[in-house]
Amino acid sequence: MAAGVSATTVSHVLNDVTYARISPETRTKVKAAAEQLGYGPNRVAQALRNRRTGVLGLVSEDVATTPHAGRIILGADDAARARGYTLMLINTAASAGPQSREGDVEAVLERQVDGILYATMYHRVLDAPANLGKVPAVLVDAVTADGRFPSVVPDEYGGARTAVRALLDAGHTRIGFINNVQDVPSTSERLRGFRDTLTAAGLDGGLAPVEASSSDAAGGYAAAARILRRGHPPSGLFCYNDQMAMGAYRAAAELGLSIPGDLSVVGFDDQELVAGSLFPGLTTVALPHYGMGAWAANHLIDALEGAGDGSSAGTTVLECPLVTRASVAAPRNP
Amino acid sequence: MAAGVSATTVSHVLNDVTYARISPETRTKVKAAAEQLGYGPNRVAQALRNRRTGVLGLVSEDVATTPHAGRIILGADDAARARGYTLMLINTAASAGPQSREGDVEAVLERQVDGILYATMYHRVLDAPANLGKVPAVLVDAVTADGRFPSVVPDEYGGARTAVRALLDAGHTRIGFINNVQDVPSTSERLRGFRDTLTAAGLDGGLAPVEASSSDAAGGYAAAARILRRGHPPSGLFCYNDQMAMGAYRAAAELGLSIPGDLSVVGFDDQELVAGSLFPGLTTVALPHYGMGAWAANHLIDALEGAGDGSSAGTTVLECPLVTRASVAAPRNP
DNA sequence: CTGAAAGCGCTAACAC
DNA sequence: GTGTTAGCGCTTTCAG
Repeated sequence: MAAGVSATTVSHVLNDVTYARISPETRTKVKAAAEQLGYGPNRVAQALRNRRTGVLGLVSEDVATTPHAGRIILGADDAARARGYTLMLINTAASAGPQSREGDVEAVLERQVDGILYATMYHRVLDAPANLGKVPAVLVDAVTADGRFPSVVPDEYGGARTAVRALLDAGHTRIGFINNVQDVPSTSERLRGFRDTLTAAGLDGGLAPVEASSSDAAGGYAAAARILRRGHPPSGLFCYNDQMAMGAYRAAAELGLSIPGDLSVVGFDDQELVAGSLFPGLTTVALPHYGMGAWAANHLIDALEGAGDGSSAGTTVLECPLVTRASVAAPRNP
Repeated sequence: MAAGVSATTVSHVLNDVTYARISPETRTKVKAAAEQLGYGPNRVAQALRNRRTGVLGLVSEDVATTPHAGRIILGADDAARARGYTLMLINTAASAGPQSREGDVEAVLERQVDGILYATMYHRVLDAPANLGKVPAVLVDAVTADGRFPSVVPDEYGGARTAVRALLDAGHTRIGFINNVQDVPSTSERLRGFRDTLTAAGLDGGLAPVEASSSDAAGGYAAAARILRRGHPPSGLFCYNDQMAMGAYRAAAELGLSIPGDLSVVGFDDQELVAGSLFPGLTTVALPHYGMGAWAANHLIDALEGAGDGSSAGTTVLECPLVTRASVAAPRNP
């Protein structure tokens, strides 16, 4: 064009089309001209022609309510960008009816996204919008009852095992668990991990003290107070999440128990702002939000580019690593 | 088409084109057919034709590192969606060079976004990427030194006044401030608000105790300990942020001071997970992240649709409201 | 080795 | 009232 060549040629060199035989001189000339003019391809026109936009819709339930959202988004964005894709974001409300969530999916569908990442902000079983299947989709931090979509979730069971093992390894034999009361996968899986790990260590997991309450600081305080007031209280405490651990810290303080001297505590979630700010720093199990976001984007792109092999469905489980801070020590009287 | 009419007619009825005169019967017939076929317009093709995509690029520095990100995104998404726009999200790293941040802006520019929201995750002065001016842009939680872009930031000064007034209104006359050490707008503005409010109340703002430290729990602990160990210590404490307030809680506990009985505390940021989990709940000043996101999206769309009146530049300041919990009470000995 | 022509799905102007 | 034509910027045959 400006550089004395045709649009075709420009397209050929800029896209490194294999079957095109272009002279090296023309090649460099075109590249130079593009550089000068600050030319960049119009991805919208490309999309119309190629019937692929290179955009992934990220439909996220309640983006704002948890700090986890950011890490999922970041993981998905990094992975998508590394492969030339961009994210289009739509927030949807878990509380809103299926109607409205379907409308939210429709909004990205209209924009011709190549695929959809549907993310929830805590691990749960999801009633997927009906139109979610119109393009390839993957679920992040959720599964559907029918297993219709590939999905990625944290290894709640393994995470609980890791937490309990940290306590066991420090020498604790009396270990309690303060659990959430909500009926979500993490509640039952973490409990199961807790009991199994104790049992595997030769302790009686079935009899270990467990108290459940709401999964916030107040609930953690109440549950911890109950557990610590029992006769022969535990010297190690595994908490459903960091918020509850925060409540447990307060209960321990009120009972004159120092952490980790008199009581070792392990949390779950690794909410930086909480776990890192408590004193002493809370040893906790991290949720793999970044990893789930990245896995989901990569998996979706694989499906998109892999000629739709369909090998996709099923649930992938990502490890929850231990983040060691300062709330675990050997028990005073083992 | 399928309903026995032409594409033009379909376009006309589906877009409610004013100058088109279509018979009511045709209208309903078309709408019915569209419904049946599950027809939705292809926004990509529309975009190519109209040279407007209806997409706003949200370039966000460090999406993941703070929970504030979610609220900005949510505010922007709500506002954008209410006006028929969608967000395209790109994460960019404040730490990365200008090179890379320019590349991130380029990525959304290629996608032909109609405008850009450039958001930072804490209030700061920004060195904007050179290509940000290629489409209308607005800054969220940031300003540039040259004031080239319209921007929206929190009213740090007013927020500090609100915090101090809460303490004053409860009857405190000895009020201290623990501040951040970083050189960012919030550090100086909150200090200014603190001193001015005391002075306006007839106290000597210039002499009121101030200690600065890193803006985390450890820093808050250290600064609060210094301030509370002085002779004639304050009965009310304003903290730069909720993290520092968390540290102050610990310092108070160690000195045997109860909150709010012996010491009233006000924070800043309203990090739900921290302020709501502390005991007693922390009274704090909320940052208007949702509002900034929404304002920015609306302002950008106004500029886009308002035939580019250019009345835009300048900085808009949003109020920081007080969130009352339980950490403020009347002083014991006024 | 390079260019001309056709068409992705849509809409604005202009016929009919 | 409704249909025809042209063209948004690109890529892909297919001729030169």
